[in-house]
Amino acid sequence: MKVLTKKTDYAIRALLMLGAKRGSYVSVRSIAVEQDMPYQFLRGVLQEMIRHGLIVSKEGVQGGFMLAKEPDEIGVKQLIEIFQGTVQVSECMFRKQLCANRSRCVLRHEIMRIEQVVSDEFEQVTIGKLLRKLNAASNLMPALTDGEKPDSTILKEE
Amino acid sequence: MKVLTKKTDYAIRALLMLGAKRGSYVSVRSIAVEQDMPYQFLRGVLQEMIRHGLIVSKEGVQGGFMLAKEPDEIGVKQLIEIFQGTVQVSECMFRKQLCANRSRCVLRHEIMRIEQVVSDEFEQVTIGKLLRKLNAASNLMPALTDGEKPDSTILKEE
DNA sequence: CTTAATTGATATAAATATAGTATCAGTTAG
DNA sequence: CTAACTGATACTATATTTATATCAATTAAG
Ligand code: FES
Ligand code: FES
Repeated sequence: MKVLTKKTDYAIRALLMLGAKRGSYVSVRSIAVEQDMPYQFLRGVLQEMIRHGLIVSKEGVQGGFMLAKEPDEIGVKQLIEIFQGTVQVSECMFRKQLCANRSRCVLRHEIMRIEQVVSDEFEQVTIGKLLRKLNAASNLMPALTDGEKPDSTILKEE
Repeated sequence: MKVLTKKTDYAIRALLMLGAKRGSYVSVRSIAVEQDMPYQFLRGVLQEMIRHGLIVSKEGVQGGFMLAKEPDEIGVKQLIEIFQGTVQVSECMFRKQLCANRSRCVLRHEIMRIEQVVSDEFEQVTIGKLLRKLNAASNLMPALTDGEKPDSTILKEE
């Protein structure tokens, strides 16, 4: 069971890079290269985030993307919703005769409770939070802060 | 974002029926008809549960399936794992240069924490628990307890 | 004022996962 | 013997995810 799809995964990572380089425009190409993500695919992801007002862009040479909100205002929950749709544990499980009285259905109740827990959990995780954790351990994540490229041997290149 | 697939959904509902009729063998056909699930597909789901020791079967006329464990011992988490694979929020997000030191990676840490929360949440929900809730509200779920068949017109037969 | 580096927009294809169907052989109660 | 069952497995269809490809518009820099 995979909770985050590539789009969400890429979105988070791209946002972390934008967060690490706040104030300047960062090109898709540079993100794609540094994080080893497919260029065109990533572009689509970023454009989607523009539509949702998470980032802004500037066209042309020296153009790129920049955060449009505070990192703490961007939660993973929102990203999941953008790229994977609303968190829903299941549709109505007993959609036939059993669901005559949906609003009081106990199964539905249990399901919605879990949905809430999962949802809350993801909401707490913001780009800001992740950035702070990264900074606190920046020695482990060099590529987000400078251009160093250690250990490129594990890589499968595209 | 859909957390439960059809297989898991069907599995839960089938187990609830087996739980409601404990002690006797219940045929796939009767479950499929009563719950409006595709017959052959459901068979596959039940066979998978046999392989995992959740239920037992008896062949031939009057055959069918029966729970092999206490309802409280069957958690939705296990069902998810059987039909959708282990709960994993994401693979290693930064599989390139950033992950030189995986064991201490803060992102990975955060990810695994959420995995645990989600996982725990589903583990708590057992077939037994759901059954008790159903019994407490059995008036809302007639088909699980008796043979009533209201509203059979919506059915698409195979 | 041309060029190369960029984003905007959109169409399409490839890969994978999910959902559903079909069939044949073996078992068993009646 | 037969009809109601499961065991096993191969197959098809649909949906979703992932990735690529193009062309137009914008802009900094020489
Ligand atoms: S699961 Fe549909 S109302 Fe109960
Ligand atoms: S996400 Fe891979 S080790 Fe950090």
